[in-house]
Amino acid sequence: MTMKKGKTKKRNIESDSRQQILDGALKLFAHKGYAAATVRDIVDASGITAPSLYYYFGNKEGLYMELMQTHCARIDQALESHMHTSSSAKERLKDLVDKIFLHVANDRDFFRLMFTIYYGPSQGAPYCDFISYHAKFHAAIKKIIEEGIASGEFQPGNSGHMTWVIRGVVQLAMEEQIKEDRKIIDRQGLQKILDMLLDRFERLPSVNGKK
Amino acid sequence: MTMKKGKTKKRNIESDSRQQILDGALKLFAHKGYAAATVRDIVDASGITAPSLYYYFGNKEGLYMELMQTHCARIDQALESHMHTSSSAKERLKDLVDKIFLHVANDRDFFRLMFTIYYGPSQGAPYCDFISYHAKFHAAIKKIIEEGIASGEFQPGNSGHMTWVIRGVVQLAMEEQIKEDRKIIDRQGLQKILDMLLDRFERLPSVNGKK
DNA sequence: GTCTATAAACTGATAGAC
DNA sequence: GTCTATCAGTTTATAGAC
Repeated sequence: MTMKKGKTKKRNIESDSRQQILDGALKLFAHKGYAAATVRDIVDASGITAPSLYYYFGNKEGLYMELMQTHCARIDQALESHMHTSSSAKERLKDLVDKIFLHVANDRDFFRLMFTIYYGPSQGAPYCDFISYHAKFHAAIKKIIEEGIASGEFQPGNSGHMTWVIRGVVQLAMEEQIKEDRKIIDRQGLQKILDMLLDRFERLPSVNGKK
Repeated sequence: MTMKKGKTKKRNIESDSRQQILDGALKLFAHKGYAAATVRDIVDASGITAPSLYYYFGNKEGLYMELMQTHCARIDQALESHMHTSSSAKERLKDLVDKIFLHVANDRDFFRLMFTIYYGPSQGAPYCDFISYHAKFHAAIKKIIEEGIASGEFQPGNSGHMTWVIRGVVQLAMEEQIKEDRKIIDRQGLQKILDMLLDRFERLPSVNGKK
């Protein structure tokens, strides 16, 4: 309250206590779960004490909500700013998927947390709406597929079903990426699988294909 | 200890307290998470008191582990006892997937819990090895695909990639099935998507296909 | 086996000094 | 802003009567 954004006195440079709490909390929420990650855990991991956490975020829920809002905004950004090139539907699909996958790989802890709360138990965490992001991603894929069908690039067919197939592959790749132990499938692997799959969707297979 | 399996005296028939605890616990673990579902929650939902829970299961972890072991054994059973018919690879794949999907749909709470602990935070729950089930399912799919390629039913190609695609669709269908709100994709829907997908894998498309 | 009563540890949260 | 000290409520778990 007294000073606004001057240099910190004692803390080692550039690392706001605030940010340290956010970092430690995300890691712990993602690996132990919202309920199992206690404020004690968080403040110990962040190298500060409980009152600082409550000073910045009000309570545990406030801390959680701020984490969600920050990272959700980044998803929005990534989903908005895709596709400027006017290449083939196949390339646009691969580009979109790659962008999202990279995003997940670079923010694994958040997506781990998001996925488990979206698909699983609430863990006592305050409600946070994730449906729109899944819907946006689904819609973006479907749109490209329908454009590909309209242009003759893809065989005619049920675009909804095709969308589910694409989303399925991506979902599985994301979830394997999110797991802490072994990442069975990586960025290139996912692209190769998409190549194979989209080749099967193309109009005249194995004529100009490179396979 | 005194009597072994005689009729219960006071409890309403056929509902062992033990089983009621298991039922209530699974529901709560699946919807609130292991850590957030307290012993109090469980005993309240089961209509018994805490000491009975500890009498039967030792502690919260023991209760959880027994739940896991029981339901995991059922997965084993389902995975072992598939495929007796010697029909086409496509039909065998659809049959396997249908069997598993039905299994998930009939034991939603358990799979909800299993999936989120496998892919997400531990929630403070004792470790339970789920990898083998995922591996078995993956291997079973891959085996059928390779047989289909060998017999000429499927186009030659990377069986590993094809397996990932199948698993992706199934994974997404399962997870949507597990969510409590809207089940977007059902049993028939999954089968239709598999039809579309496997048609694309077949050797000569659109000749004898039923579209 | 099932209960009442209660212990012992933990959890989210705050008061108040600096 | 950050700390020490601490509280009130909760959570896991048990002792002991019936």
